[in-house]
Amino acid sequence: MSDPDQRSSAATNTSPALIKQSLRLWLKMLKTTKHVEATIREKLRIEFDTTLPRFDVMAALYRFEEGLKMSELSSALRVSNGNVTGIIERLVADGAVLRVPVAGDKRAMLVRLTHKGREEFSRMAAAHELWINAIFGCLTPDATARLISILDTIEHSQGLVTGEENDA
Amino acid sequence: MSDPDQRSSAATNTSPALIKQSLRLWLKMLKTTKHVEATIREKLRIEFDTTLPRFDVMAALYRFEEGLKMSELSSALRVSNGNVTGIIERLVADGAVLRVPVAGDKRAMLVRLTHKGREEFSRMAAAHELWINAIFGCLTPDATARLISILDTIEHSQGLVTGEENDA
DNA sequence: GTATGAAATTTCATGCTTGAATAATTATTC
DNA sequence: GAATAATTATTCAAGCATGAAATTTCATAC
Repeated sequence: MSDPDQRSSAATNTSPALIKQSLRLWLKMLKTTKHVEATIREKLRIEFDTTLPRFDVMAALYRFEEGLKMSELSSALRVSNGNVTGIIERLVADGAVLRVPVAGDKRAMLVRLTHKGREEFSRMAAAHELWINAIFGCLTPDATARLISILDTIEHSQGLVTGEENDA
Repeated sequence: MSDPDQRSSAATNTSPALIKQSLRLWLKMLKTTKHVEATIREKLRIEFDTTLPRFDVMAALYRFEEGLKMSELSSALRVSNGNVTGIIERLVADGAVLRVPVAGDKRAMLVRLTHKGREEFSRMAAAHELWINAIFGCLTPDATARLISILDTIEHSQGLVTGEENDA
């Protein structure tokens, strides 16, 4: 508990001016994030002929070398079940991902990167780091840390409680 | 030039630790933004049976009472031309939007909210403000202002130059 | 062992989003 | 004023994303 800038209670401001400021912040946040995201998408498309969803799936599978079940994957990425099915289908078709049945459970499927998939992602991740650094490197370590801290506060705001929260 | 926390040059950090920190910030930013966005989407769906893209389009049209051309709309929302066509089609079908030809230019179409559309959006906007405030109200005005400032720095970072930049 | 419910995945309908191609109109240049 | 270029909007194919329904398999209770 050492955040002098952030209220510990979930008190809701009601002053019109503060509400407008919150709205302004949200629009700014959305704009900036989408701007960065669009840049990354474009670079992935131009330089690697791939998409952000594919990149995200591969990143998760890269991390879990032993593979993930479809349901684990969708909950790790916080997307719907049916969504992952389609993305994996295309990755399998491209030889980047392998599906293996789970011993002892005929329902489940284990999904993992192929050797080709791992190598591809490795190259993409390296480039990705550079892109991100080119964008966020303009901030001082201090500003970066503070931003992370504020974002954390927002994320745990009472306005965002949904029931299930889990970090990988 | 009064941002002691933000570098004025576009120097790119190359230290591995700083790169990792930038990456961490980006992932956090993405996660928080998507979390908020998902909350808004769900509320729009449950309480107003509508979607965020529709809300965004209506917000733009609400602001420009006299109406907007399709191209103005898509550039205001920073989405593709073809995208807006589909959303407007559905809004017209629902009686929330009206299309009127532009005098003197047979190519262009002026799009504006109907009376029903204005009233609908008015109610949604009021609720939207409350939702946003419930989420971001946990920040002090100072933290909010600083966050906006840092986001601004990111947005104008050299890593994000795309060619055309324009604010409404 | 059979019924019942839970879990894992896929399928489906709908809508969003993009970039590219097309079509129609307007503006410019020779 | 005819050829050329630019603007405006739609159409199209592909992929992403959701929530709901359907399917298969597993676990539990009886």
